[in-house]
Amino acid sequence: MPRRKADYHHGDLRRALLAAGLELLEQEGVAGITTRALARKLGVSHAAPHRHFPDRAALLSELAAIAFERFTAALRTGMDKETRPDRRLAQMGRAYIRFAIDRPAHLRLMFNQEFPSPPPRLQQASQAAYEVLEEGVVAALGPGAPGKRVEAEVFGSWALVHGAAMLWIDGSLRHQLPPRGARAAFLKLSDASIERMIEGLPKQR
Amino acid sequence: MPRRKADYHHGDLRRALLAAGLELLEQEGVAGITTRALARKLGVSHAAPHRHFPDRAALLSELAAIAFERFTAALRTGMDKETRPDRRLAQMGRAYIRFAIDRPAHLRLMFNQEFPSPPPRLQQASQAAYEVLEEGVVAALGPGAPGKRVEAEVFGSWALVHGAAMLWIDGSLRHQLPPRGARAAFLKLSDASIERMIEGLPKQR
DNA sequence: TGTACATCAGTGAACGCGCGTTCACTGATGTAC
DNA sequence: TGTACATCAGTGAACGCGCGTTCACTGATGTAC
Repeated sequence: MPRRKADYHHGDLRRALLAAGLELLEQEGVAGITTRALARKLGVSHAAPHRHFPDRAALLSELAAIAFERFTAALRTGMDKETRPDRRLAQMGRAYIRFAIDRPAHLRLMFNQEFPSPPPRLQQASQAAYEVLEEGVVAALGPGAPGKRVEAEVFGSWALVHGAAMLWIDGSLRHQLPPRGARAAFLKLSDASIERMIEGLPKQR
Repeated sequence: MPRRKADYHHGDLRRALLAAGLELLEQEGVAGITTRALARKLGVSHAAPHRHFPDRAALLSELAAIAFERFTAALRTGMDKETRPDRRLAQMGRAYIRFAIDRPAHLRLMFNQEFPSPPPRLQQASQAAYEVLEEGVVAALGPGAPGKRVEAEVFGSWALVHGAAMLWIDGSLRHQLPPRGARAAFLKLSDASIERMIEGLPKQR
């Protein structure tokens, strides 16, 4: 039987750290993720995490990569509810918004963090998310669309859903939405904006 | 002559703290604004700031309020370059983007910060910014527009410019823009998106 | 005009906090013979 | 199969860091008489 590192002491501390980190992320925010807090949460000495991550930044960027991977998966799952390219793009936008509502701190970690030189996995994960978005717009525009047009539409749709998501996460809409049913009102507004955006695309049959 | 508190020792430490805070904000980011750092910057003991602000949160929220006031002024200045309501709205959007480029940390402090119970000045300042945006959209839509329509258009245009601004600030466009002239390319894309948004509004003469 | 007093902005020492990181160590597990 | 050894995940004490905050104080300024 091949030797499995996972079987040494804790079992699989590295994996446990990442899982606990993603939980703690949504509970306490990015700043709440400290190597010591994670060690406490897992009942392990506070120096133990350093066996698996050289420093806190390495841990955070690994978490960000996983967050991006979850995000990309959510976008794909959303898209796959439909078959027509323009409807697929709309569903991707809806999935973007819903991910932001469900996992706000994930989005914050992904976008709002400074990673001076992101490790390959993070760079790849964020690039993959972008490519899903881009492919969705390209498909909705159809094969004839010129590159400049594609670029502009990718930018515009990304900015729209990202802005809506961020305004929600940051609570900036707090005073503009009804206190009861804020979430529902927000979803309605977002969905309507997405539909308007889709309508603005050139028709292609 | 009326007694002026400003003339005691430092001169006007409260005002100086706010001014230094806004400078430090753009140099070091929100996390860099500590009472001790500000005291060092002003050549004053590290306990001195507490004479003017009960705690760090009070200082930060005051800075956020000033940031919002600058932001509102920038939006107004942008708008006032034009007279036609739809052009005024476009200029406001452009001003939003340019403010984000010029003072990214201001925007981060304004939107990205948690103020559990914002003091009146901050609440008023952020509300004022929103009202400028809302008025701009209302004017561009014309007097006949129903409330629901107005609400949807305010949301959509805010989300669009805010999203573009945030993507830029967070560096998320780094890999999608040319390394040379990224700023110019970003402005071009933003401006085009704003024009598309304006074109989507119902015509009114 | 001069003096005694009150005010209060700024001082500097001190406290406790949680953090990241290092280090020699321990002991459980896997491996070689 | 059994024993000696190597590996290395996790330990726990320790270090230094900057931070916010408190406190009795000092001394410059303004005010009252």
